[in-house]
Amino acid sequence: MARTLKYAILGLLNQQELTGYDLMKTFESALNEFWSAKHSQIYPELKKLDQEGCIAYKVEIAGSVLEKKLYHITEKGREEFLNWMRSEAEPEATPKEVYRLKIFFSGCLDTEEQKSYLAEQIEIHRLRLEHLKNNQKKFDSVPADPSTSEFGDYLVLMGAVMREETTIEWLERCLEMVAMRE
Amino acid sequence: MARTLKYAILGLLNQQELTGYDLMKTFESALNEFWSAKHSQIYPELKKLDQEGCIAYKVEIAGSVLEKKLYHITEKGREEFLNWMRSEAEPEATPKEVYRLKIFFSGCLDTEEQKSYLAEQIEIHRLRLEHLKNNQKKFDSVPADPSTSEFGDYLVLMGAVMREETTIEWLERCLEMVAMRE
DNA sequence: ATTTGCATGTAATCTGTTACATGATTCA
DNA sequence: TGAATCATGTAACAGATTACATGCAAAT
Repeated sequence: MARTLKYAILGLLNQQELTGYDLMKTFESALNEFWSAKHSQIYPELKKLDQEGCIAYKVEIAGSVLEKKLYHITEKGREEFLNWMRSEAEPEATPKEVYRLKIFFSGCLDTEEQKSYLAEQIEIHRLRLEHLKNNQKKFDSVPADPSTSEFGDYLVLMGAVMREETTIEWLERCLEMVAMRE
Repeated sequence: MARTLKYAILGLLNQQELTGYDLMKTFESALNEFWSAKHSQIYPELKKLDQEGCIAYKVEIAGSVLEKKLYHITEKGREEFLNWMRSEAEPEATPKEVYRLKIFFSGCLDTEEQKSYLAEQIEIHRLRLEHLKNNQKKFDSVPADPSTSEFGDYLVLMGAVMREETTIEWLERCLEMVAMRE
């Protein structure tokens, strides 16, 4: 079906009205672990969705002059979003990750270089994991109601933590295996 | 540094000489779990790498007429490839996965719909895992020498298996949590 | 003979990033 | 008053997919 950014924006506007800037911030924080978009992609998409009649906006004044566009979803937009949500689950191409590619080729480096690259990657993913676990702290309990947006937040954060933990475990095993035969 | 396809191709040609078609097949099989490219991207890139002096080719005749270009890496290409391999590990943007986005938004669906979407995803990832484990069978033992390409093969396949196992575990936990409160 | 796979390319389109560009508001 | 953040946009380029286009070779 594609047009994923469209549905990501519709999904967020389905929860509450937001400005382009708010959307950008959301992509930088909450969704960052599985989707992202820069403001240079968001603003044109908002324009397009407005033209398609999927969203609309009202202008608000911040301070005395600054105009901001507060977008909300329309009936048409909600319909298209739900239609997308209900479309069948499909296998996706496995995401591209440069560090796995480098590990794939790492045989051409000497053992010391292999080890130091793996160690650097472990450090990177440890930091990411720490950051994710910090985010998890804001949930003092597991959200009870699956129909709230906090519930979705919680699920994907849990998924991201599990993913990082496994990545680290994998990298550590790689390191062990390389070190074993030096 | 970017230009990842360039280095992916150089890395493969560093192991052995290949045609564009061979590269395409490799991207469909071995590398598929962490990198991919269509032939329409590969052929122009080969042309470019040839012009840059990173690779060169000789024409071979298959059958009586069919010409194929057998590419090999040049000294310049090898140098640039190793330079890339040795460049510092950097944090990457987390890869985009549509199914995580849908799960993030799943609160707007009713419990039955949430459950069936999760069940479909579990099935997809179970199939993928099975396929990966089948691939693993070709290694009757763990490759001993970290300087061979089989060793890299083995490592990334192990990583892909671990990733799928964790994904399934996550999806199952999501399903449980949704089912618990219905 | 027909189908599948081998083999190579281009064109159009879509998606995404980096850079360019501007200006107001808020907080220290 | 200066820096950080809020706020919105466009242009140029890079990366990737889908569709268009062709033809040989091998196996059934």
